[in-house]
Amino acid sequence: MNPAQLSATVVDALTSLVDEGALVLADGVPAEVTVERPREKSHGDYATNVALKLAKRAGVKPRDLADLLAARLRESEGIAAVDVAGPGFINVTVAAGAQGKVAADVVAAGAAYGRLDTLAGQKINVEFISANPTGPLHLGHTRWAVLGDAIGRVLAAAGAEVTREFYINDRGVQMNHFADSIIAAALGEPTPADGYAGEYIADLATAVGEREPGIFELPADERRVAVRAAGYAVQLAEQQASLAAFNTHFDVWASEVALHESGSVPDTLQRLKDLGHVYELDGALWMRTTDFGDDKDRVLIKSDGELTYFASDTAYYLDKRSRGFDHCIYLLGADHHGYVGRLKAMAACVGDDPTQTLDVMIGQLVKILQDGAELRLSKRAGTIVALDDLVAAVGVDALRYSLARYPADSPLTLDVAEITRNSADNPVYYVQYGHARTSQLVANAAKFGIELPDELDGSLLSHEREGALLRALAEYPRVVASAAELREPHRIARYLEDTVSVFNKWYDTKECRMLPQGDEPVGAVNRARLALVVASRTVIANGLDLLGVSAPERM
RNA sequence: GCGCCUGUAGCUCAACGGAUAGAGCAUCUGACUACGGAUCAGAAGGUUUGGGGUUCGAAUCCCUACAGGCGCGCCA
Repeated sequence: MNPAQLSATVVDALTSLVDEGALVLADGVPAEVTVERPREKSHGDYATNVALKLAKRAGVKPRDLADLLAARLRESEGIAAVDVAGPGFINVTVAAGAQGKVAADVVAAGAAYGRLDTLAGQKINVEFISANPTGPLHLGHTRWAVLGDAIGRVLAAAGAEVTREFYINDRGVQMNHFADSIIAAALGEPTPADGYAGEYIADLATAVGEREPGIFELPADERRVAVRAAGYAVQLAEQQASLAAFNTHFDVWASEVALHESGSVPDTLQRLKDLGHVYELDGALWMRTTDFGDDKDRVLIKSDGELTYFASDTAYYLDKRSRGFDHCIYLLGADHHGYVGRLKAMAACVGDDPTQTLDVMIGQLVKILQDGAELRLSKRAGTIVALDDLVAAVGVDALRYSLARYPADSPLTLDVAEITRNSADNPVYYVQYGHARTSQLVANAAKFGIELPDELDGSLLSHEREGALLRALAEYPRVVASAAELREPHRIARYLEDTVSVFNKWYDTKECRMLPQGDEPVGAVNRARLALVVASRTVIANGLDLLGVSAPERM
């Protein structure tokens, strides 16, 4: 008996009550009801607030409805006890045999346990990071790398067809500033105004010179174009290597330049004209985003004839839509939240319903402390906390996990000294240790000749701590579903921490040893407990995978 | 000035509108003849920034005050 099954049982009970005329519900019987795992043991294995929710619609008191429903649930299979408590909560205690079945279900499903079809048929594009190729990826990108990647994994687990995409801002004047900065460094000249500083520029100059000898001796105009292309190639490759090393993978690297070369920008402008949402003023071309709630209209073509970044954005959005994405998710930092309004208005201007097709997630910025002072990022000034440096100091798993366990809209402060020096205290190791421990238990079971049971007798897992562990394991698919629906992968991390804690408590219980003690022969209990261990290991491994964190066999 | 986000234990943060607000770190006390102690058991720590409101029930929703972060270009 898992929460989903209990929900279905409650719905059946409600339906039968309505059919018999014992209950009248204004808007019919709901498709599912809320089932929780109560904190308090005395509240049973599962609790539902359905009577409180439906009392008004049924026109009866919550307690009366709860009593009516409880009586019906007591007759259901797999339920040992039903109590009504407080204002009308229904607390359910599941029969031990029905509960134990969960372990067999998880073992049978294996890596597929927690893979759902709640988002089946949805084609979703997740765009994140989308940094300029003018410098290394840094702290400011790290959070989106982790969250974007994890959101992609979670959505895919929920059944969606996911494409992870990185938009390369490789067009515009900043690319020229970039080239000029590299040239200046190569020639030993000071950084130009509006240029990029920092040691990495000198390194780039060296790399570009080695890649294309003589490039800095070209005539000035030729040289700028050549250095721009070479610096871009080197820098982009470095970003891609950094992300690959950070276990963050993209399906599509979309170039802004390529978007323009494909001619989709003029097509986009024409479409906007056809739909009547552009106009000319003061020699510029504007999109009337105020028609759809934006603060002000936005320029597409400046009076000097140059296209704006926003024009590219619009073309890019249409490009995604033309590739068949029903849903476009954008992860943006809080410093770009001013973009939300115009993106939504833009989608409306091209004829979409932004509430259906566009989902802009705004993440708060990570603040990083070192020696009690905040490190300030500035690419122009050359003060950068590089992603590679963070990974080197903290490790891929610890860095990913410590960013993945917080929701995006929570402002976050990380202390460098804390996450490096005290890394053994990081919750990631607690969870990973849970996986290592279960893995070693499985190995030990093999040495003792304990095999998984063909038919698991759930009633053998009747200890209170076994019940708690089974309930935790049974909850996993619902955690995945909510993480996908809310785009909140941190729910997976928190769930894993809780589940490993429940596992450790079980493991620590003398009466629940998996291996036979002393001269005991291997029996059905040992096999049943092995199933529980394998199920636990499966859930931990599956959950860590959704976060892009490794699940080690030993540590 | 306007807009978005945030305010929860000493610190970093959780908590589909649910029951006595939870973890980790730090502090204190226990359990090592251990299926791997990177663990477990326990203590202490809170007027969920203040004030109103909505309802069976509010950290959560609404209003308001205060505090912090970020943003308000024919920049990219």
